[in-house]
Amino acid sequence: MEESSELQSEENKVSNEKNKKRKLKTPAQLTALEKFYDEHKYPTEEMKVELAEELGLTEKQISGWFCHRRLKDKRLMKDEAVANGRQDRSSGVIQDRGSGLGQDSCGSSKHADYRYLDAKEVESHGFYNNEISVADMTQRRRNHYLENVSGVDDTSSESSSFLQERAFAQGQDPYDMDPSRHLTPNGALPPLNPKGAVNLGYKPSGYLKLKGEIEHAAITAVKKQLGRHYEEDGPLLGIEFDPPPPGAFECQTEDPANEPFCVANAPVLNSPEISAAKKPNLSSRYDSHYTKFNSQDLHMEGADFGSLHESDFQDKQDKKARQNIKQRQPYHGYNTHVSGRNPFPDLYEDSTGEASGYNSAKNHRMSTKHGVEGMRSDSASNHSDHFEEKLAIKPKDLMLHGYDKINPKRIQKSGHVKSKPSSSIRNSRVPMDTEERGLSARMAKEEMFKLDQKAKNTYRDVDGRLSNEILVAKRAKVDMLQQYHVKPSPVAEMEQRKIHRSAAEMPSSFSEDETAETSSSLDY
DNA sequence: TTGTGTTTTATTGCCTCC
DNA sequence: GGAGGCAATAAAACACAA
Repeated sequence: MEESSELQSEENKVSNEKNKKRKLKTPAQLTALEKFYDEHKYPTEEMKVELAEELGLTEKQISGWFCHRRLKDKRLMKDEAVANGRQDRSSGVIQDRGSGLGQDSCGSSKHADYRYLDAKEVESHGFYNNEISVADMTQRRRNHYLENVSGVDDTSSESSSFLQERAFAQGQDPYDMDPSRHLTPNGALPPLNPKGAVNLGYKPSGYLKLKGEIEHAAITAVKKQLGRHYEEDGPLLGIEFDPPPPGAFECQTEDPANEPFCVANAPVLNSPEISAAKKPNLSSRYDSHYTKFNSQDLHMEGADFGSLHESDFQDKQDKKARQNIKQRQPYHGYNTHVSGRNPFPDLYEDSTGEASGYNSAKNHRMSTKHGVEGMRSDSASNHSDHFEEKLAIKPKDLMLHGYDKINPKRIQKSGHVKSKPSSSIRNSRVPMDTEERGLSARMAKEEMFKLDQKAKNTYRDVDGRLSNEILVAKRAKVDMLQQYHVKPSPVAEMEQRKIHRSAAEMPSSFSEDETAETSSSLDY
């Protein structure tokens, strides 16, 4: 009705829109992009094409978006690093600046870039289990910084990403993460990241080759931070593990075959819940919009996606949503944290927690601009508590809860340690420290390629039920979408996925590793 | 409502790697 | 030389305060 006429008029506008110099990505697109970005900082061309098709964008746009996204991260990280460096450098926790490779000592921006980007790669791949988006990391970094500002010790309150972050925060300028000083070329040891195996869609080239190195750089930095507290073969940080949540290693999906979103969209699916949990920081302008959509406008989403290509309707929706955002802006608090840790509809759709799930751009700003007041160190526990409250409501999401309710202070114990990184890191560290120079970059690449192929073949199925189901599910999804003339939208998928996923995929944070572990074990 | 600052998008040029 | 990436830049879109 309204929609159809609107859509028609939009088609007219579409052509006009095309003439516009720039067109904002729709929330759906941004969501998908961010999600994808969480998984793949450097998507392959195929990924880009696929993503472009799904989002109704051009590959060029995708590439450009990723490029700018990386720049954005970089910029943010740089700012944070500078700020933190200023803050903490005086503390002298780590003074590893002797090489003179500081950002001002090297005219080559590329060097700094490598260090920098690699640091990010560390986030997404090196510490995969805690795969925390840069956006989220940025957020957390802010919080972290704010915590530092507030003078509260953030001891062990961060995940591994945080550890790295911490390295930066406590005086180690990310730009000083010079691999040559910390590590070995062998860092490229591929399968470090089982998920990386899945994510290996990208071919490490150029600075990506240094990824592994930087991973180790980060590890080294963390080690330095931890000092004697670091135990190579024991639980990280000498902290006891939390018992895994019930069914943590079980597929929560009763019928995996009917769980299209377990497999339908690997790139997105690849995103661990934690990475998914970064949503709040994604496209800050739309955060709340997403929430609203998720909770109320799902049907509109469908229409939205139907006209995903060059749709003004979306723009209208966006504007509406933005207006809604404005109207709802007054709400803020720990939402950044909460929704940041769980972007799923479980929260959004929680009638009691719409506000919780709601995370507006303004909130984001609040957390950044006024974070000192609003995001004190206790916010960590607060947000997790808050989170637990919500989580407790839904037993089905035990997995999610079991994982996400992790108190930031526990992240090391459960989230990080429990999962693969610990072993992976350790494993990786073995060659790093002992045979670190034994594996050539080429070998690493080959290994990565193998894993990539493997991952592509298996398409990240959790317990061995592989591509058939995946394909079937994907086909079914596509068919259904076609049936309704709705273009497959990553976000639409997300919506559904969220529904199924809270229980089924949360374990994927574990199972991802498991999966990858399985595949990697199969590989080797 | 308007001015200002910020963010996002698009473009271009350069660099590195294959 | 082509591909992919980053940096710089411009401009549109947006947020926010006065």
